[in-house]
Amino acid sequence: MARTPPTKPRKNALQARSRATVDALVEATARILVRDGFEKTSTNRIAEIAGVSVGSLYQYFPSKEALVAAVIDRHNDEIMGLVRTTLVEVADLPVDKAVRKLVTVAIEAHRINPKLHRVLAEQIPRTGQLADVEAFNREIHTLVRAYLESRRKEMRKVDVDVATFICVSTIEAVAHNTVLDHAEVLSEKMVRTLVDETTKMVVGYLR
Amino acid sequence: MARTPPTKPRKNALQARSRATVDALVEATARILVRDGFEKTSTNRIAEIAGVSVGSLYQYFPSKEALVAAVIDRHNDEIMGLVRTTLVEVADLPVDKAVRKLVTVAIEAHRINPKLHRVLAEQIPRTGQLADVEAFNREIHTLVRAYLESRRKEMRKVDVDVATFICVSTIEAVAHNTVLDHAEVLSEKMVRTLVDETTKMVVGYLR
DNA sequence: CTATAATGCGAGTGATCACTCGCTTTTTCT
DNA sequence: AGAAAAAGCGAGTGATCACTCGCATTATAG
Repeated sequence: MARTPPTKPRKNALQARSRATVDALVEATARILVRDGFEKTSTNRIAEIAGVSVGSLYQYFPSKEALVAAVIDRHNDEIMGLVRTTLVEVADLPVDKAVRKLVTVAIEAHRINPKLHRVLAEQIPRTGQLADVEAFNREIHTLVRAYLESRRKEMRKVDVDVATFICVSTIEAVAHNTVLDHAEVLSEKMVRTLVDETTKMVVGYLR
Repeated sequence: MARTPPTKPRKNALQARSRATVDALVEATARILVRDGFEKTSTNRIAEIAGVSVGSLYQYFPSKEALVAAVIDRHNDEIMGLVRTTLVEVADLPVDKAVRKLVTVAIEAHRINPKLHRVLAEQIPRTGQLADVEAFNREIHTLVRAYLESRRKEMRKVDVDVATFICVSTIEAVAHNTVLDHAEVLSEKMVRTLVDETTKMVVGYLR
């Protein structure tokens, strides 16, 4: 039945002490993922770095996957925080201003923790439970779609779903490749150029 | 020293018999990757499916990674075949026709073996040697860049490198998401719409 | 202060799996 | 034909690692 490892906490951390343990474990997992990569990340090592025993680890996380999932969730939450905020700010702006802000925030989001982002994107086999990424994507699509819908009159006649798909894919890809390919040598000037160009393309497309 | 597993064949297959063995191993690897995913792909299993002993496997492939790398290479070669051909065909076409063909071929390329493509993209930890993907990307960029360079007069004033980066990222992302998100339920009509729209966006951007 | 619950411990276990090695069979060479 | 090289075999090995279990320590309740 349960083909993929469970992801939910076995037990809820109630006391302050145990909450600290849980935090330390998630933090340690993120650190090891960045430092050593997914392959070299073992539960014993995580516990060690967190300054906690393996036994305690398994009090709160039923599997290694659960730990990684927690790291992913934490990272996604940070990103979604940014994105949601921006989409609210953007609601009353015309398409050109809005798109520019969205492109900017996409790049910012990827720059929150580029190393972690890279490991999560490249080294973690997305299998079973770990595909919370879908929910994440769906939310972004929904939010962007709602904005585009509300700004229909400024735009040429387009299928909103198709436009959402293309815009989100494009902006995400440019941001992703910008931050990951060009690694850390990313001048502010370069970023501005890419934001300008991408904005130009997307806005040109929408109207 | 050698931190990542070697990828080169330990021995070259000379006789017809051994060439068949090598082929069977690569083919079996691909099949198991698709059927069971990366995690459940073990060398013993690969040998079994290939109808070959583990010992023989290690005659030709020094590591499990080498086998997976061979599968990736084979798949990339198929894609690059398509892409190179298309870029030759396209050399004498105006930007709008050219972009349309490129978008089309990008989607076709992803549809060669979508299931394998998905596994390679989502489940294989890209670590060390397996980053032949970079060479692959570089070639595509070079080819596209050359085309754009040659068609400069039809285009507005753009930095060719930036334009290449944005165009390739965009087209790749749309193709990737189209084939992988919308899985197998991909009507020809939908594909045409997406090709139309993406082409419109990119062409609009270039001139 | 005592009882009970919550948290923490870490040596040990069982399973998996990449890979080796000594040997046999098949092909090629002369 | 015989010798040598190439290909093939698969039981076994050693290492890794996720996870358990019985017990110790610390916190809360009564």
